Amino acid sequence: MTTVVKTRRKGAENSETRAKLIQSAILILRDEGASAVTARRLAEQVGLGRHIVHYYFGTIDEVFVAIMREEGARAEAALREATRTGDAFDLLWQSARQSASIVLELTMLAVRHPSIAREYRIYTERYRQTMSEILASYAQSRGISLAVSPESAALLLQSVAYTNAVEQDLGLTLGHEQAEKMLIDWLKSVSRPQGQID
Amino acid sequence: MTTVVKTRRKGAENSETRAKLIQSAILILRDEGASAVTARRLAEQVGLGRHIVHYYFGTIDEVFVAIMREEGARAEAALREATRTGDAFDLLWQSARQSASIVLELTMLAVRHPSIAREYRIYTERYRQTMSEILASYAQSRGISLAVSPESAALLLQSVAYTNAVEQDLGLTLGHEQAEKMLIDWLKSVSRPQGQID
DNA sequence: GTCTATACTTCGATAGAC
DNA sequence: GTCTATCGAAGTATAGAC
Repeated sequence: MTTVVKTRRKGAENSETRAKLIQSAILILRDEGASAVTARRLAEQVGLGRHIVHYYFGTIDEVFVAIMREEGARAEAALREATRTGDAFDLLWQSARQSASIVLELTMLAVRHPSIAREYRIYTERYRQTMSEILASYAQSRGISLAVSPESAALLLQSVAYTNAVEQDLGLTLGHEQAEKMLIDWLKSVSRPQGQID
Repeated sequence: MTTVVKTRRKGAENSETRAKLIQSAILILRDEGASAVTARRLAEQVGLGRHIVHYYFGTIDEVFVAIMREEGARAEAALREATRTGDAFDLLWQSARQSASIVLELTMLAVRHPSIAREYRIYTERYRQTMSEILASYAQSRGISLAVSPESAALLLQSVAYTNAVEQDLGLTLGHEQAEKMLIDWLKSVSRPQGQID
């Protein structure tokens, strides 16, 4: 049994072409879904032959891993920036809704592809930690205590925001409006008896 | 411009082979995802050539529509049956968790394929209505009022159950346990001040 | 270091034979 | 009801040009 060591070359991480491919992939993933992210489509966007994708990424799975690194860093930075200016709950809700399409596509990919799942875990845990910090700081600055831990609040907010976003895209609204309002009111409500000294 | 009317034949709705193809498709969808539901795989399960799938369904999208009709009816019946024997919240939560994989696959398909979205809306609204009836009846029989409308409670329960199921499959647990417990406690908690006459 | 050319396989869909 | 034949498009892999 001969173990053949592959010597296939691979494009540099800082290549201009590689960066363009990733940006194209993000837009196609968001607008048309994971199945539309093909070597042909990506190469077409940068005006090269379709084999260029395999040169830079080897496999399509690696394209998705690259998307997660890129989008994860971008979304995280945007979140920290945005929450300096307004209500944390509203901003986190809006942020989750806006990224619903791309996150859900990546989630379903992660379920089936171990190499994508590995990166997905890193991204998701970091993002939820960031949300938690923001929520904890929000509660503290207002002298209230959240109905649940910041981590659980982040999870609940994300779950419902994603579902609402997708269902509304599909034309479904049953229970949405009240669920959003009441969930957020519950999470941010002062759980201590009124009149307590602070 | 000549509008050609297609006269392609199509297998009977009550065909034995057709039923087998649908059952195989459901298992493959659940275990390997939508991208594994191919004409080859399905035909292989019933021991025929791959073109048999196009004979019965025309397109692969129609296979997914058939899956939704089949699974929708089955899940609905199972739900009504199960909730006669135990705690409604627990059963709805478990039910949602068990069908998370297949429902999320169908959801992402619906987002991109209008013909699948049409069937998805019917199935989702009916299922949520059923959940709502069960929750409303649960609350009434215990003399409590839910924290939100039955429809919103059903939506919240489903959203969080799906997210927890998928994330746990991926090895993520941050915030899960408490989110589940506190959400359900909140939803089923008596929201009226204690001591109120009823 | 960057990109092109060629070849193989699978998939969806259609037309028409048996 | 099932088959053969055929098509275009996509993904993967390898050899080699510049």
